[in-house]
Amino acid sequence: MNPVSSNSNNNGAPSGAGGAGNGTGGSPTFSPLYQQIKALITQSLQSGEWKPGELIPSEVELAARFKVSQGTVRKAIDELAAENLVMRRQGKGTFVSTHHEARAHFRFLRLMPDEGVPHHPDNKIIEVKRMRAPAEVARLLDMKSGDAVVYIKRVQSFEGEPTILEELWLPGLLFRGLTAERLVEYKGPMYGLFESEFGTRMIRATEKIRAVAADATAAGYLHVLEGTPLLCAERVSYTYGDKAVELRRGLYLTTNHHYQNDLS
Amino acid sequence: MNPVSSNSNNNGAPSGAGGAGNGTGGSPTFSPLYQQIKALITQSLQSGEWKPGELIPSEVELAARFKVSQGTVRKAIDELAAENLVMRRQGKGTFVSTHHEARAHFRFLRLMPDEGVPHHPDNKIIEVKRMRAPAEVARLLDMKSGDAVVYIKRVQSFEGEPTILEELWLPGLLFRGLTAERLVEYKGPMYGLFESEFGTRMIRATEKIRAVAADATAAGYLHVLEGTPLLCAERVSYTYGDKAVELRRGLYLTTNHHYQNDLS
DNA sequence: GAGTGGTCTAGACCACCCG
DNA sequence: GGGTGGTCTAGACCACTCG
Repeated sequence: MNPVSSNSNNNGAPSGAGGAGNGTGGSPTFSPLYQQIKALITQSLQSGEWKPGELIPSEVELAARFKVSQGTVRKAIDELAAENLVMRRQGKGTFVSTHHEARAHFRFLRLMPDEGVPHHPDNKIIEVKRMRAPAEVARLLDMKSGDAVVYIKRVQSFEGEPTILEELWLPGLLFRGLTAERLVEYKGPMYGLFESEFGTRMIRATEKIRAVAADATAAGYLHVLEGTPLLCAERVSYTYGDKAVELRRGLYLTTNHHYQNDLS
Repeated sequence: MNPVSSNSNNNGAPSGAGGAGNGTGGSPTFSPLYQQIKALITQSLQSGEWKPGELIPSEVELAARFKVSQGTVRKAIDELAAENLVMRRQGKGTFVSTHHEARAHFRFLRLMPDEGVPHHPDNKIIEVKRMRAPAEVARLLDMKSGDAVVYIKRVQSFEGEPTILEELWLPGLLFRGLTAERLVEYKGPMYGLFESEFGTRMIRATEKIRAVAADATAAGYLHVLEGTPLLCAERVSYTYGDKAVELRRGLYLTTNHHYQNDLS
């Protein structure tokens, strides 16, 4: 149970966290206790011991389980909360984050209306199919070229105006039962579906954004002239363990919307 | 000296931070001790008691000055470090952040080359003038329409290729001695100049990004055809106290570069 | 009132940096 | 060796939530 195999003297007088392979010349395999606790909690999240939306054990319980002080558990959970893996609620407990909360819906959707309050987009699925991963898709998803992927194409509209044309590629192994039907009938954010139905939770993502001209196809879907400038956002999303599990290429019409970003 | 006027019993036995105007019906004027300490430290940063790049007093010193425990000062500084106002260096101390560090140069410049490592852009000042703030500029900078502003127009190039066409508006009162000459002769990031020469340090910013078509002027500066899609980033930057002190509109050529963003 | 997270303290030891 | 931030602990009290 003790998280530090080399520190068995962890009772009574504190032993601190030092002394793990820090001799002269050894590689720096040292990490603070709270980081080890954080890793253990993350494992429980990943393994599904505590599912999205559920309450995790209290800080005192976890402290007892891991045989460390509450303060150490606290610091571990602090970081997990900062990374949006869990949510703390005073008086109630700590909950596993989920994409099924109003709060989370706009965390990955940065396209905001120039005026007025953000609305949820309407979804129209254009195409869903299974295919072999092209070289570049495979590279970005850390797969082998030719591996099975699910391909999705859809258009999202705000207030009836088609605004986003999106293509997605997902690893075929992780999304076996994914069909157009399930996508169509599902209400709510797609990441919520992925989380509930396929056990894959998106944690973070990186985006590369460019300006491009609408080709004939895009122009058709978005009801604009060919050549209209569009934002092109290429996103790679990651789940636990920094594993890439989604590639997405979105074309955004920014006539009445903008991509909102905060630099801090 | 005691940060909490209503808690004078703060010695010997801890008094906690409760009890400040939390009666039934009173407005919630309560804030934790460490937040008050954080505010006090921020004031010292803003007032210039400790200047960018300088070492601030040690945690024990600050704890003594504010008559709180080191742990409380620590938590205050933790947040300041998370907000990039301050940088901790183990064994050395805590330093006021500055835009004159390699590390900070790309915090606000998110345009990255598609391949290869980021380079520092070459600067070419096109125009510097003083003018009266147009209505929209005034609104975004929280000034009155017609107030004095400094206007700057410049082009930035990577590897000789003009890539960014930028316009800036700065409050005239804060940037009195700002001339084209000083901008031209200054080497390094513009925010470094603003910080050193004008005592205005940019802390955070918000950006709204769109895709637009290059007009004749932009096309000329960026050596592209009129109508070429460009990224348009409208930035408002803030200094201490969430005061808006810069409006910037950049047009980015994204042929060989992209705007990099991390969603987390 | 019991349980949860949130704050505050005091003291110990560690890793790092410098003279 | 002495100073700095970084970690860990133990114990107290507070604010919040719910039955």
